[in-house]
Amino acid sequence: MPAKRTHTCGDLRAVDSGADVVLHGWVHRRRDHGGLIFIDLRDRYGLTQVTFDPNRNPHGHSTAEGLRNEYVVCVQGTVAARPSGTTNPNLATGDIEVIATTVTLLNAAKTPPFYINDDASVDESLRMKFRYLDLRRTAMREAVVLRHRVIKRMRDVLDRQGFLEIETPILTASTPEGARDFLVPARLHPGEFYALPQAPQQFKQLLMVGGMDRYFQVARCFRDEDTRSDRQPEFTQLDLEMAFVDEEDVTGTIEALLIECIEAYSSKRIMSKPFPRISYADAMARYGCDRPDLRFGLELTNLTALLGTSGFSVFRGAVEAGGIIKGLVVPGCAGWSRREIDGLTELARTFGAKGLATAAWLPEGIRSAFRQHVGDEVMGRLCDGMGAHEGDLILIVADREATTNAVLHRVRDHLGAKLGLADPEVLALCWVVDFPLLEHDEDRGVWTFTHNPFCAPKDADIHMLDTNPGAASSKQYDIICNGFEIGGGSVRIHTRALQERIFHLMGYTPDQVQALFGTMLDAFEYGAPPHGGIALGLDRIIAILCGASTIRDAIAFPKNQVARDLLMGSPSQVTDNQLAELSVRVSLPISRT
RNA sequence: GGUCCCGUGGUGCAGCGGUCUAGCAUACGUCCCUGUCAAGGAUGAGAUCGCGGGUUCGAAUCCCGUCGGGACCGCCA
Repeated sequence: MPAKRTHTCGDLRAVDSGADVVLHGWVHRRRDHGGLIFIDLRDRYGLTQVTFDPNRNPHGHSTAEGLRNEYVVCVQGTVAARPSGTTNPNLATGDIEVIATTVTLLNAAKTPPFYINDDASVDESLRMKFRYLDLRRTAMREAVVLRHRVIKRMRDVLDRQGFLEIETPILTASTPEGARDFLVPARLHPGEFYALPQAPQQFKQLLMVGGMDRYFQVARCFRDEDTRSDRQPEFTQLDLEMAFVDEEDVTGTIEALLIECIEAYSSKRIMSKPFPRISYADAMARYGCDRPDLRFGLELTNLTALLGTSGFSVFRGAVEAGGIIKGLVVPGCAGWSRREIDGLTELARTFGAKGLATAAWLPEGIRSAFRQHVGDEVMGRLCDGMGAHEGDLILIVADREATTNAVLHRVRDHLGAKLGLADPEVLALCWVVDFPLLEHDEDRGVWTFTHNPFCAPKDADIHMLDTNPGAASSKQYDIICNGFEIGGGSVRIHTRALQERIFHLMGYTPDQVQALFGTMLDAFEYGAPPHGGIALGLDRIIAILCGASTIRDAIAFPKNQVARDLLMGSPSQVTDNQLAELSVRVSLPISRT
């Protein structure tokens, strides 16, 4: 048995000089001078230089000659201050080294398939396949540690405030609407299935009815939809619900929680505290989306009135078809090449625009394809109205309202990154509020919820449910950080009558409502307290805090873009016996020829 | 379901119709070297360019298909 570890590789300092220590770890790097050999020994706490001198310790030196990267060793030795001039200020332990007296090889290692002692980029599928090696690298280790610390702090903060952490089932019932469910066949009940929870929504509301008036959970959620760089089939939420509260109680709790966690564990600067509150309508008007990146301006201007009756058929046609015209000013970019403009136009097309109208304010005047159609007088008012100056580039989209907003939103985000306006060291957190409660589903001819069906309408708007449901606002709030939705919640409906009215608007029959939501509606009849809550996307929050471009870098064992786990090889086929036990028969789609 | 990008020694890149008998860096092997910390020096091995088909006198390079990976649209209460 090798000696017990006395210190980690991040512990030792000059004051420890003279101490006999035992370190365990991986060989991070070996520098062999023929005589002296230096080993940087690594564990998750840091690096410590171990020195092997052939004159003082011939046996240890010869062992060290055989060491290679990623070998696992136990080193016994004496801490010594490094000779002057040989300290390493880049290393926390750089003032000392361990003079080895005994080194024991605990395990050899094959040459790794990619660099572990280097931050160079590596093909992600290779990292996934060897995730246990990737986790040894600095970026993943720091993300995993940060994730632990943030979640730990969240638990502590909530515990201090009287919240109870309560687990809810992973095997539960399929719920309609929302995302596609992951299903689990129920062996004991052939032909029936559990569903994995998309969120613990109904459970947490039932906990409120059950008197657990402050609940939270670090909850795994499952949604069987296509992945994105910020979406995984399974992901983690900080799920939370409170009784006897209004919107301010929930948002205030979360705001304090986030500020504490960010300021404790991130060097990034929060742009403004308290977090600004922006109405949904305002966000759509100024940024074209309900999750604006507030780190930079480039705000949108509505040009429908100015250009809608102009002589330019593209503008007039869009407005006559019920659409809108909006634009934004790109400061100092009038000189952009045709190629750069084409790139933007291509981007706009990706999001459904037919084109992008541009006007470049050059020293010799305004160069624009539509200038002659709208006239110089309108052109002047356009520049004034948008606050443009000489040297600026104006971008305009005329289309259906949804398309115009979507396109300009993406163009704006693209420009924010391209022009370096989106400071990666800044966290622009904000709340988006005053969402519409319902939106009309054109295909099915019914109203559908914008957030979830349990979200309460604003008290003042309840009377509109019968007359003009689309105008009613809800008690929903989303929290946005740098253009990412990192959480959302609402004050809920807590009476059967109001909840039934909402379901009725959504086109459910009373029988359907009872079958799908009967449990919760019944519960509401037994003294349900007013309540509200929120869920934070922890993976996204961690990814933002560690500067990762995908949440996969914030998850120890993520799935790839087609929802495969390249490490464990899931999903995978199962045996006929397993299927038979579950009363499941596989019927593969007919493959294309 | 769709669009786009990528696929060259272990890793990261270059090459984009003949000069490629495929280049560079690093890793790896061997040797030298007592204060390095991305140690240094010498030397060696290692890829028929994801796969299949086509165009061409000639393909890593062009085209089509396919597989794998990624970004996005749809989807994601």
